[in-house]
Parts: sequence; structure tokens; C-alpha cells
Amino acid sequence: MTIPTLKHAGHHHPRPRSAAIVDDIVAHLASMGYRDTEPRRLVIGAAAAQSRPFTAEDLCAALPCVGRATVFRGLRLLVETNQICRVLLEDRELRYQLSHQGHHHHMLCAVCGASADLANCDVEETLRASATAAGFQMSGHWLEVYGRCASCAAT
Amino acid sequence: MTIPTLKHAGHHHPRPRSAAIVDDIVAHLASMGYRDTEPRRLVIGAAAAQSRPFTAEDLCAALPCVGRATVFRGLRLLVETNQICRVLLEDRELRYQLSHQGHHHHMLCAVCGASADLANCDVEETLRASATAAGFQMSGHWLEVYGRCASCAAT
DNA sequence: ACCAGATTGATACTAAATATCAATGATCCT
DNA sequence: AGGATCATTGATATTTAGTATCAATCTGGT
Repeated sequence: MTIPTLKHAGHHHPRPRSAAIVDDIVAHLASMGYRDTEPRRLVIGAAAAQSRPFTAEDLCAALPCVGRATVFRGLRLLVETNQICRVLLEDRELRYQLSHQGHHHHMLCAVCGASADLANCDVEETLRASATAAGFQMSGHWLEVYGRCASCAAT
Repeated sequence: MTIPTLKHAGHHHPRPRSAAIVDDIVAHLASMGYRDTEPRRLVIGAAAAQSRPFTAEDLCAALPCVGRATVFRGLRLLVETNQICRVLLEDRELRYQLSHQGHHHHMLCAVCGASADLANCDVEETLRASATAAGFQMSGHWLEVYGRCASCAAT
């Protein structure tokens, strides 16, 4: 879980994918006036290193050298700047994962915890129509789909 | 917040609506082997008396004479037996409200906290189709719609 | 190098909910 | 009705997830 330092940048060995992601996100944050700090990079790097939706606690455990409050602050900042999104498990546990697109939804595997983006799913129109019919002015929605991913369903 | 006793059943004055609801739910629970206890009735009665989605804390406050743990246990039991359903606000606060139908969704007013059932909204098919296309075996979903109810939108 | 102000982290704190467990009480059985 | 049984209760402690505080530190711009 050690995050590589930056001294190898430019070296002919490719840096881990997550290093590039970290740079991207840090650059994006910098353009919004947020500073480039080591703890922040660590949080982003650890988030990018996760292969599954993760909890704040996961990051705290992965980063014993980073203060707990800082991990939470980092996550909050990343959510606010749309770099990561929040997902809710069926038991209401909150997890995070890197954002890949704008607004979208997730399918969460109850067995292995994997998440997949829900493609071609245009629920929004339908919802808005129903809401409007009831005199409701819809401003947003939250949707999670639960089930089993392809490989877990196969077993 | 006093729950009337049953001695007036059959009297020509109608009992409050909530009393009948309590009886119904208690009967349903009894058919599943759950006992008919006074604290349980108080919890159900208080839940039925709410006009808006309510928090566990609301019930605790409304029922100072009922132990906190009992309120939570009562709510859990009611959810498990589908007598009430859980609703999530945008800030992830959890609320409860009586169930009126089988599976359905809610529109939640961010201003006044009212909730309305989302009628004629057949998202499930769409979701399942998308999920299946991704090799996902959908087993359930969670959907909340946020916005403003008719009267709050009017102001 | 300097400064203003953003950021950090140790700590305390809050809020929501569950675990414990002895005492109570509802239901069944006869 | 009486009694045994076991679900239920409630006071309390504990857990969990996250926020508030605030002095010390670090970053980025000049």
C-alpha cells in the first residue's frame, strides 16, 4: 500500500497508473485553488489504488500516517469536486469510488463488492415525468442497483 | 401522544385512525409469532401518528416512556415485516414511514419534508434490462427522488 | 526568503445505532 | 387459573462514522 514517490517521474519504467491519476486530480484541484499537499496526494493515491468501492475506514487503515480527519476531509473534497462518487450499499454503508463520467448509477455486487457503471439507462426522464405528474418539481435522485456481477452469478 | 386503550372498541365514537392501524399491524405481527406488548404498540402508534417521514429520534422523543433500544428494535421489526419502509434524505439521514403498497418509491420534498409515492413509475424493467445487458443479475434497487412538492414549489 | 492563509493532525466530541444482560411479562399448556 | 418458557424490555455500555477545535505547519505567490 506504499505510494511511490515522484522521484521516478520521467524514468523509463512506467509509473503505476495511480500516479498519473493522482497527478491529474491534483492538477484539477490546483486549478480550483486547492493546494498540492503530501497528505492529500496520499489520500488520492490510496483511493485510486482501490479496486472496489471503498470505505473511509479502508483509507484510514491504508494510510496510518495520515490523520483521520484529513482522510475524511480529502474524501469530502473529492466528492465535492466530482472526482469520486459515493455509493450506498444495501445496508446503507457508504462507499466511495473514482468517478468516470458525469451523472450515472452503479450496479453493486452483493457477493464480491464490485461495482459497474449502469450504461444506457435513462431513468431520469421517466422519473421526472412521474414526478411532474404529481405536481412535484424534481431536482435530483439517488439510485443504486443491487445484485450479482457476471462472475459471481456464474458460481 | 397518548394511545387510547382498547376498552372503547365498538363504542359509537370512532377510535382514532391510528388505533385501527395499530391493531392491524399488531395482528399481523401476532400471526408471525411476535408478541403483543404495550411498548410495541406505543411504537407502532407513534409511527402511525406521524404525518411526515420520521426519524428514530422523533419516536424516541415522542415516547419518553419507552426505552430507546425498544424503539429501534420496534422500527427494525416493522421494516423487516414490511409494515414501514425506510427513506433516505439527500444528506443520507434515514427516515421511516408507513408502507402503503408493495414495492414503490418516494419523492421527498426538500423544503417541508413531505413524501409522496411515485406512481406509474416503472423503472424496474429499464433497470433490469440495463443490468442484464452488463451481465448483472439484478436483485433489488434503491431509489429516492428529491425535489419540491406542489405546495412548496408554488411559493 | 517572507507572508497570508490553507492545511494538517491530535484530540475531543457528537450522533446513530447495536450489544449486554438481568428483570419482566406474554403466550401456551394443562 | 397456575406455571413454565422464552420473547421482550430497558438501563447501560459500547461501537461506529463522522465532525469540531485549534495550535502548529506547510504551500504558493510575491
